[in-house]
This record gives sequence, C-alpha cells and structure tokens, in this order.
Amino acid sequence: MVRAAERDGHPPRTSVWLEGGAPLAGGGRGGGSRPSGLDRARITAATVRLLDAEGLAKFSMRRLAADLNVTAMSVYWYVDTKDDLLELALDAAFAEISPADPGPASASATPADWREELRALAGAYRALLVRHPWLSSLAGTFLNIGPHAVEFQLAVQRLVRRTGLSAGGQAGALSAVFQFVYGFGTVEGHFVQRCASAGMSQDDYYRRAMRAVTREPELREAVDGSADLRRARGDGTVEEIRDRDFAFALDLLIAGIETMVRRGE
Amino acid sequence: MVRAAERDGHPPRTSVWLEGGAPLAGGGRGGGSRPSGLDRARITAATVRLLDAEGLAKFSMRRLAADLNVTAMSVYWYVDTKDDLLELALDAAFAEISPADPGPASASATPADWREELRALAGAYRALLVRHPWLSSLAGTFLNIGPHAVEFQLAVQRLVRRTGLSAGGQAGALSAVFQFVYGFGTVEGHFVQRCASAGMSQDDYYRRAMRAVTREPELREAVDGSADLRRARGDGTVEEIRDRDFAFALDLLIAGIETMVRRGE
DNA sequence: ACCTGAACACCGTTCAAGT
DNA sequence: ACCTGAACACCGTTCAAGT
Repeated sequence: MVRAAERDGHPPRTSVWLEGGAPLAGGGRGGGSRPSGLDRARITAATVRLLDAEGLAKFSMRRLAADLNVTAMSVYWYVDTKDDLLELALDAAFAEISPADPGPASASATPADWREELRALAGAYRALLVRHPWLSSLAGTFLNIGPHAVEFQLAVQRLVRRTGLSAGGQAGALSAVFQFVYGFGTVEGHFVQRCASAGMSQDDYYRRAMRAVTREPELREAVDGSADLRRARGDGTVEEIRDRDFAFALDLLIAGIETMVRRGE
Repeated sequence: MVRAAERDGHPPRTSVWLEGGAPLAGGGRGGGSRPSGLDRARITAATVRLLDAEGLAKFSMRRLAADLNVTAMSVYWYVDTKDDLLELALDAAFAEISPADPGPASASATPADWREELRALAGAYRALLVRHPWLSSLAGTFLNIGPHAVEFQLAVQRLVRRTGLSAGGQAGALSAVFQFVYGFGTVEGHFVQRCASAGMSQDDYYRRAMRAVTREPELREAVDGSADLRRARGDGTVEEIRDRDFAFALDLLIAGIETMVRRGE
C-alpha cells in the first residue's frame, strides 16, 4: 500500500477515486500480519457503523480511532484524509443495493416488467437513504463514482433502456426518477432522524412543526388552506401519507415515461 | 430581544423556528443604538455572503465574527447556536425566489398556464440551488419551515392545485416535481463548485472522472455501453446536456401529471 | 511496515467580567 | 443591553520518533 500523499504540487485532488488505485483492497498482501488487525475494509465498516449510530455531525477521526482501539493517527496510514474515508463509507453503503448478486428473491427466470423493476430499485434506494441518513449529504457532496455507486447507476441505466425511450429521453427519465428518489429519501431520512433524536414520534413532531408555522399570522391563512387539502386526502399517520405520496409519484413518473414513449420522443 | 437560552431542561430544541418568536426582526426596537451596528439581519446577510464565497465546510463563527469586525462571542448575543444561524441563512436564501412580490416580469394580468408556471418555479429553484450550493445540505438537514421557505412551498401548492389532480394526487405530484428539482440542483451545484475549486472546466473535470471510472476493468465494458448512448444523444458541453436532461425531465413530469388527471386519479 | 505522542492551528460554546 | 477575554473540550492533520 502507498502512503498516497505523494502527489506533490498538482491541483488539489477532490476524490479518492481519482488517481487512487484499488482503494478498498488494502494492498493485496494477505491477511493478518498487522499489529492491530487494521485495514481499509475494517476501518470503512467501523465508519459506517458510527455514522449510523451517531450521525455525520458527531463523527470524527478521533472518535473512530477510539472505537477501533487505536491512536487517532493510525487511521491515517490507511486513509489520506477524513473526506477520503467518507467517500469509502459512501460507496460501502451503495454496496447494499448493488445488484451484482441478484439473490434468490428475484428468480432469474422472469425478466420482469421495467415498471416493476423501477419500483423495486427506487424503493431500495429510498430505503437506503432512510437507513443511512448521512448518505444523502455525502452523495450530494462527493463525486460518488465508487465501484458500487457506479454499479447502481449502471443498473438504473440498463433498466431505463428497456422503456423504449430515445437515448436523450433515457437520460432525462433516469434523472427524473432517481433525483426524485434522492430528494424524497433525503428529506425523509433527516426527518426520521430528527424525530428520533428529539425523542418524539413522527406524528407528534409533525404536529409541533405545524403549530410553529401557523403561529406566523400571514402564513396562517395559506396553511389553513392546505390543512383542508390534508383532510381531503384522508387520514393516516405521517408515515402512511408519505408512503402514499411516494407510490403516487412513482406512478406519475411511470405514466410520464409511457406518454413520452408513445409520443415517440 | 431575548437571550433565548432560557428554555431549561426540556427536550433539545431542533429548529430556530420552533418556539422562536420573530426571529429576524431583531427585537423590534428601532435602528442604531448598538455599539457595533450588529443585528440579526446583518449577521444573516454576512453569513450568506461567506457561505457563497467559501462554502459550508469553511464557515465558522469565528470566521464570521472576523468578517463583521467583532469578537466571535458577540454573535452569540443575537443567535443561540451556529445551527440556528444556518437556519436563518437558509430561509434568507429562499427569500430570493419567494413569490411574495410578483415583480414586473410576470405581468399580473395573465394567469399563465400551470405548465409554464411549473417550469418557471422549477427553474428558479434549480438556479437557487446552483447559486448557493450550501443551501442543499441545509435544506436537507434542517426542517426548513422558515417564513420564506413556507411561502415557496405554498406557491408550489397553489400551482399544483390548478392541475386538476385530486387532493392526494396533488401532494404526490408536488413531491415528484420538487424533490426531483432538489436532487438535480444539489448534484449540479456541487459539481459546479467542485470544478471551480479544482480550477478545471466542467468538461475537463467530467472527462477526468470518466477516465477514473473506466480504469476499473469490470466496469469498463458497462460504461462503454453508456458511452455509445452518450454519443447517440448528440454532442454538447456538459452544461448543454444537463439543460436538455432537465427540460426533458420536466416535460416527462408534466406529461405524467396530465395522464394522471385524464385517468381521474 | 505500521503505530504512537506531541504539537499546530483550528473549532463551538460557556462563563465571568467589563461598559 | 451589548460586547469582550479567557477558558474548556474538542477538531483534522503534520511530523519526528518509535518498533
């Protein structure tokens, strides 16, 4: 493995994946001759665990090192900077939906309608963003061209190719669907996390936020209007309503794709 | 104005807007009796300026104080925490697309087709996210229920009400459109920023990232497939292609809405 | 090759004190 | 009412030194 901080002068690098070289492999040299049993994979796994448990804001190299029973500076042997490590964690999370191994769930015989598969992939991406709320910040901040993220992108591209859209249409549709899911999962993930850390149910927290908004007199009237709308939509918990909205939005996107295909553009 | 850090015990507050009280007003007491001319509005404006110039990562209370020619701790008289200040900056940015003042551009006589207005609002939101790349992180992290953000949300709700969708459909469509724009603008804004800070053109940076991805042998083939696709889409700079994708996605979303309306659901 | 300790230049925030 | 200075408990990262 290379201490990596060799590139001198040069414009500042902005991603582990640019001029990196087998980032996760750990140098290729077999197992356990290391004093503390450290390697990139173990460090990355610990990072993901800590990010899940305590959030991006509280994560630090020193906190991580403590978790690994090691000095803060040991980690720097395996990783150039904190940002590089976060990029590794980002890609590690994407491995969870990486369709490299189709698994027994999707019986390999049926090729499945693209509509079904779109719903499945979108749902998996949404679930990933909610399960790892820190992922959204990182996916937005970094280039996100690690192997697993790319694998995911390619799966999406293969899927969208089966819609019958033109080449240009495929790119636009891909963007419409998965940027939507990104936005939706981002907001949902952070909301869930904020409720948890405030020790409130999602419904209680939602009600509290609504009260705060309606305290502003100018907004009150306008928001009341949308309260009517909310009532007209039927009841349900915040979570149920969110699930319905997500499902409807996907239906809308699928209908949009079908219409664009029919229009031949 | 109240030193604010009065709420004792209590579950930790998670937003300036919850139990706040006229956050931007500055206490209501007229102009300039303050030694340093400081107030919330001035502090918030300086925050936005610094975030634009140096990014969220480099922003600090001490850096801000220096910019205001004041001790770091002076700011804490007007603001409880750094997070509260960031929420104020977030809402201040949303004021830029707040449609409170329709302006001379949209002649008040024509009520405009909802399709046109949707394109206008979506375009304005996208531009805002690209102009202030830090905004996306904050909008995702915080509740985003400041007065200007709410104003924007309500404008979107009014717009979507004119589509003819059912109440439930309106919420789903709103989500589909504006979460898409959020995702799109987030990625675009960060990409633009990263290119600038690496001192490269968007096209050069894109080519460099592509080369890095295609170095991985397993991915090479798959990515080459999408290179064909890219060629088939016709040429153009990264920016032109992005504009086309955005426009197509909006067309797709509008077509989807129309279809759902026709289906009566 | 891998790990440590001390050090540098930073953070956000509290608190007692000034005017 | 508003602002300051010193202090506390942190950061990411460098560097020389250990084994």
